[in-house]
Amino acid sequence: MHAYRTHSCAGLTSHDVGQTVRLSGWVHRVRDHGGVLFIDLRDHYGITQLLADPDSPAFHAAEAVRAEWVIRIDGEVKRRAPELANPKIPTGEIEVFIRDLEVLSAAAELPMPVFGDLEYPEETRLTYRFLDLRREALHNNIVLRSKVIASIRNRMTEQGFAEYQTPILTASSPEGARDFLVPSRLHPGKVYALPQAPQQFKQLIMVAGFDRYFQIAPCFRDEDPRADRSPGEFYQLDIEMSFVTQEDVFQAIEPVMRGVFEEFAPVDRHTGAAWPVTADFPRIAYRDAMLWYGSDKPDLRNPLKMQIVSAHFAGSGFTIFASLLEQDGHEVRAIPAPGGGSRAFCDRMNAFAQKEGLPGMGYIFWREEAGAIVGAGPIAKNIGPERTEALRRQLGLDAGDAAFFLGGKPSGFEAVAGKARNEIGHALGLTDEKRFDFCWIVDFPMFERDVETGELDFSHNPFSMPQGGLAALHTQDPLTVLGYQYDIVCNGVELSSGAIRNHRPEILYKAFEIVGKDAAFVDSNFGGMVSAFKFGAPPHGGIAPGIDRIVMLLAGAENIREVIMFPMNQRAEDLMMGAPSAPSNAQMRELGMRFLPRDDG
RNA sequence: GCGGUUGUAGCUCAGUUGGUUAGAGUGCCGGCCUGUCACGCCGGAGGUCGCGGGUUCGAGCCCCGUCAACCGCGCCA
Repeated sequence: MHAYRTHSCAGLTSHDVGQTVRLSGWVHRVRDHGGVLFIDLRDHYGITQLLADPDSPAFHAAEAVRAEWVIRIDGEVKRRAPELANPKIPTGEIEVFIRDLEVLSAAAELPMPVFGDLEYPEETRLTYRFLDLRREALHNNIVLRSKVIASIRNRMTEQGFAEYQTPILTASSPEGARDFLVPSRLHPGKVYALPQAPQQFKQLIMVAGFDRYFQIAPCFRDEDPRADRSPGEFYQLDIEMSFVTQEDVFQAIEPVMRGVFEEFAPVDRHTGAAWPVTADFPRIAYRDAMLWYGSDKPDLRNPLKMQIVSAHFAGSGFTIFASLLEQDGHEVRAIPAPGGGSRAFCDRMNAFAQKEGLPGMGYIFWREEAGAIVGAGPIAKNIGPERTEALRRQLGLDAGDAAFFLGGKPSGFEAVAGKARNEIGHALGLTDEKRFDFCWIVDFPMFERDVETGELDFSHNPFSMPQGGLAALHTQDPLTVLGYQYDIVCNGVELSSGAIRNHRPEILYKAFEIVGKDAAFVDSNFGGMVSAFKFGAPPHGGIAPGIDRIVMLLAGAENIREVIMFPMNQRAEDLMMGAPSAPSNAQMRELGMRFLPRDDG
């Protein structure tokens, strides 16, 4: 017999009744009735109920065990009487009568119980991560993550991609974040950087002729975290392809993403159906996304679309908007709210806008009066029934519906409008939560003007190919130049950006020139890649969806720590391992380093 | 760096208008219990109310400061 087990704690069924078996695992729960006691024994695979009574030579040993002790037992599989079966667990038809029990490892009083599904503070959970990981919800998330990654690898390989590793100790890559630096012992005074992404390497892999690359790639960025952004490190499904257009990239990635999401979609407990996944990912221009959804990562589960309604307010009796519209570049946009046609709801949304820092959000709501549909509220009163009716017709609304209005420079209210759209969708039950709605956001502008300095800068990745190529950079107003740059978005979560790369040195130099960086700057910062482009670079492009965010969506997790085995806390500390920590004097001497007091201003 | 929320028993939390000895559940320790599966019953131990200062006859509660955790902004694909 095996030293520890003949079966797992999920492995026994009524077919095994009468067998003598050996099990090992953690004591999940003890129920001691004096003359008979039950132990729920747990391992990675499941839970089996053990029992002992005074007839068992192991009875006294069984009375002594406590939660989370690790034990090995030998015993006999017994069928439970039908009225004693537990339908909640797969092994609920049997139990194991303990004949021998060995304590493999005792456990002290727990700082955090494993049994039960209470919420515990992050600090406790992170300090005792190994206990938290024993708990069912987190354990399942991590298993899901493993399966998702395995599935992605298979799907990528099936699509003709091959996985290649890129260096971890490297030089800074052309992303915009702060680098983690690693001092070099062999080169005192010099440092390596951990990759923010394998960006330059994957492009070099294309120049080297490998055609289709992917990697489950660790990425490092020294920036402050968010609930959906891990401090310091995270994983991307890094992808790059040669001889492709933007559409080719979409065609390659869509089946992988759709396939993974369909494979691991949660199942609706009421209907028994898996959450549906977008069949064909819509392509939405950046400008349209901002207009319709107030965001470049729209949640398309929400059907609401905003519209421009300036014409109805120009010269109207609603003087706030009428005078706004006399200024250049100002607009009035409407968020339709089907079913939101009550004073209470409109006031609530107005309060929401004020909480978000706007002076307020005007509204009209429509109701039926004497067989006619009549607009109500202060705006309707000011602009009169004709304009109110024209608005209703444009927005396709009816009695019982409402619309909210925001005016000014779109850049000033778009973000709040987007939040209000989300809020309205949820509050009115218009957003169907139980699905995965994907889209591509395309046609991002190459350049933007910095609001503070007034200078031009890249709005996204500087290594994207401008639409129209070199000619566009020479002839167009830079602010009108679009890039072959795209995002993939699911349920309002930006999973990734990607781009067709700028593989032509002369276009690259020109793009940098527009933001005031000369050729010497390009050569000294991105020399490895640019010089490679001078020796025959294929047109190429790619994308890098975040693994952690994919798993978050599939697991329904609100926080990225729920899908990472050993995450750091919000201050980028590992409470369990005690990282970061002070280096020893010997280490510092070897590196020729000394810490100076930091001037934090 | 800034803003918000939180901090009371090992753990999860309650604690009234500032008023006697700070409570509950759970866990832990002891006792009872032969069919539980969140077992049940009886008893016990367990507290620097995050920390420091202040106001007050009196502070878990009010004020000031500070520390920590989380969430958000800045930052960041």
